[in-house]
Amino acid sequence: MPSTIRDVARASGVHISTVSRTFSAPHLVNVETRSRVLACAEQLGYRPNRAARALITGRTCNIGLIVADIANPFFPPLIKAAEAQARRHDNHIFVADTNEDAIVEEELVRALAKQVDGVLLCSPRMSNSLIEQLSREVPLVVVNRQITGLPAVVMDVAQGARLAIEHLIGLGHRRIALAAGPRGSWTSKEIRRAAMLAVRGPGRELVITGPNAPTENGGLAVADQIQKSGATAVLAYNDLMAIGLIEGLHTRGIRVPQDISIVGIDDITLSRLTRPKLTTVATPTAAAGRAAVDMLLAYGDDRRTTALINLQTELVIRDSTAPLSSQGSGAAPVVTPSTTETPS
Amino acid sequence: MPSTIRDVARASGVHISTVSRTFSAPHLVNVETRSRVLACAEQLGYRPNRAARALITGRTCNIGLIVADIANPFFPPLIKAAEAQARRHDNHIFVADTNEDAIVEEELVRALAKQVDGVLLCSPRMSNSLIEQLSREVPLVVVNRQITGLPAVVMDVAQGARLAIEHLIGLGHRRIALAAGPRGSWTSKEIRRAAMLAVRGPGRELVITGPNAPTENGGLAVADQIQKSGATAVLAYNDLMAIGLIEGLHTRGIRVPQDISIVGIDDITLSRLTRPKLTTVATPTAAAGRAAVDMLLAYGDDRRTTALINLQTELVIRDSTAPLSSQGSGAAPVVTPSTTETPS
DNA sequence: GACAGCACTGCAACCGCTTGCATTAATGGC
DNA sequence: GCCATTAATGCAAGCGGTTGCAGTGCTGTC
Repeated sequence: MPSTIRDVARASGVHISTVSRTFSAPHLVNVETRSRVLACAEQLGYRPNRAARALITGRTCNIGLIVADIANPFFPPLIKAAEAQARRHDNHIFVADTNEDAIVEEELVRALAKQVDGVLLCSPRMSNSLIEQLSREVPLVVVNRQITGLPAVVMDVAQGARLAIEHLIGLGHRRIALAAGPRGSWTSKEIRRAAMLAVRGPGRELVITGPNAPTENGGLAVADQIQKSGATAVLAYNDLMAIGLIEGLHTRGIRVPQDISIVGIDDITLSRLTRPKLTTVATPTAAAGRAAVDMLLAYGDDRRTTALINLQTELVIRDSTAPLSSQGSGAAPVVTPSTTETPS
Repeated sequence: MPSTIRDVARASGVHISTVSRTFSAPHLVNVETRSRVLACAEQLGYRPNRAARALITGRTCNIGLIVADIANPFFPPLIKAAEAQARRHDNHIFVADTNEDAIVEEELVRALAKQVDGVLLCSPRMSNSLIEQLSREVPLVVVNRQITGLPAVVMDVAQGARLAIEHLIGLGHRRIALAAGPRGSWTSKEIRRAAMLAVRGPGRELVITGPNAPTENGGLAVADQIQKSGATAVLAYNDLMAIGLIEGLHTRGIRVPQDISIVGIDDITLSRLTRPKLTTVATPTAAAGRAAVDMLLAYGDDRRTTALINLQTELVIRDSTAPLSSQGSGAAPVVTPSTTETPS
C-alpha cells in the first residue's frame, strides 16, 4: 500500500535511480525532471524507506538511548532534550530502560547495535572494560561516566559535591553523612571522592552509607542508619533519595532542616515543590542530552572530536539546610568510625 | 565488521538460507546442522539484521510511541511500562515528543511509519479525522482518546472527575471551578462533560477556565481567574496544574485547603510529596502503556481485537481538600456567570 | 524393486533503495 | 567540423536477509 520508489518512477516516467537521486543527490538531476518527480512523489505520498536506505548506506539515522530508569525524574528532561536535538538532525531515538541492571544494559546495546548509528549510554552500570568492548561494536557516547578513550558527557558532580559539603561546613556542621548511590555508579564514586576531600579538616568526619537504590525508597531505607550515625547533615546521591530520606526522618520525629540538614543532587522539578524545598546541586541534564547527541552525530566527521564534555553544576540553596543548632543534633550521638562503608 | 549471514554460512559450510532458517524456522533444519550453525554464529557474534529482515517480511519489530511531552511526569511511567512490555515481545520503542503540537504530531507519525509496525499515539492533539486518515497508513493505537473504529486505551477520567466533584460537594462546596486542559485534549473534554453533569443540582455552579497549558505554569497562570471566580474548590486538568495553582494561590495569600480545596488528576509521584499532599484522581498509566502495546501487537492476529480498553480510575484523598469553612471562601465574591469559558 | 513421501538443503528471486559505471546528447574549444 | 567535456539518465549489482520451489537422498510400502 505505501508507495515505493518504483511507483514514483513509473508515475514520472523515469528510472528509479533518478528518483533516488532526486532525494539523495538533487544536484545530479535536471531541474525539470526533479520537479516532476517531486510532484509525483508528493501526490503518491511517497517517503523513502529509511530502513532500506540504511541497508546500503550503513547509516540508519537512528540513535539508541539507554537509561537506567525512565521513570526516575532525572532522566526525562535528558531524554526530551536528546530527542529534540536528534530530530533537529532528522534522527529518531530508541529509548530503552535497563532497570538498573548491567546485564540488561549489555543485551540492549547489542540488540540495538544494528538498528542505530550509535548509542547514548546514560549512567551505565556495566564495567568499564565491557563498555570499551561494546564501543568497538557500535559507536558509543557515555553520559555520566568518564572512561579514558571514550567520548563522554559528564556533569561535574565532584565540584557540586564539594560546594554542597562546603555549604554544610559553613553552616557549622562537623559530622556529615553521605548517602551513596547504587553499586557501579561512576557518579556515586565521584561524589564520594569529592566529599571525602571536602570534609577533610579538624574535627570533621564523613560517614558513608550505601550502596543504596537511587530512589525515594532507597532514601527511606537509609534513614535509620543516618539517624544512628549521629550526623547533623547529609549529602544524598540524588534528590529522590534526599526526599525519601526526609520522609523517613520525618516519621522518626526528626525535622529537616532543624535537626538535620539535607542536600540532594540533580535539582529535579520535584525538588522545588517538596516540603521543605530541597537544597540541591543542579545538574544540567538537558544540556547533557543535547551535547551527547551532538557528539554522537559528529562521531564520523572527526575522530578527534572533543572526547570529553564536562558540564558545570551549581548549588541551589533552598530550605532543607540550616545552621547547626547548638542544642539539637537530633540524631542519637552514637559513635561510628568515620568513613565506614555499610554494605547492602 | 559486524558479521553477516554469509559469514556464518561460510564458516559452517552451509547455504545462507539454512542459516536464515536456523534463526527464523529452526524446526526446518537438522539438529546437527542447527547446532553447528548456532555455534559458528555465536563465535562470530552474529545477530540477524532486523532492518534487512524487515525489508522482506514487512515486520520491523519496532513500535513508535508519541507523547505530548516526555518531561511531563504523567508520561514516564507510561513510557517505561510500554517499553518493558514491548521488549518482552522482543520489540523496540521509538519515543518522540510533540511538544503539544498537532503539526509535529502528524509529521512524526508519517516519519516513523516506515520504521515501525505501529504507533502508540498518547494524548494526541490532532483532529479525529486526521488520526483516522493516518491510521490507514500505519496501525495506530490511541491512548487517552476515544475514536470510533480505532483501537484505544483510555482511562476513565469521566468517572474520576465525577468522584472528585462528588467528594467536593460532599465537603459542602457549591461553587466549583474547573481548570481545563489544553485545546484539542479529549481528556479535557471528558472531564468537563463529567464535571458539568456531576455539579448539576440546586445552588451549585461550575466555573470553567481554560484552555490552559497542562503544566505547573499553566496552573500558576490560572490562579488569578480562579481567585476572581469565587469558587471554593477546584478540579484541575492534571496534578501539575493543580500544583502550580496551589503555588499561585499561595503567593496571593490564599491557603489550600483552608480557603480553597484543590483536586488534581493523574496521581503522579510528585503529588504524594508536595505541600499539601494532593487529593487527586489516580490514573493507571503503567497499565495503559502495557495494554496499548499488547493491543498493537495483537493488531495483525485478530482484526476484531477488543477495540477499546477502559481502565478504572480512583479518587485518592489527601490533604488538599477540606470541608467548606463557613467564614472563609477566601476567594473574592466576584460574581461570574456559571460555566463561562475563558479563552486563552 | 519401483515409487510415494518425507526431511533436509540449495537456488534464486526479491524487499526498497543506493551508487559506480555506461550511455547518450548537448556543449565548447580549436 | 571534430573531439573532449560535461550533464543527465539508465543499468545492474548489491546491502542482509527471507522464502517458494526444486533437488537430493532415505525410508517405508506394496
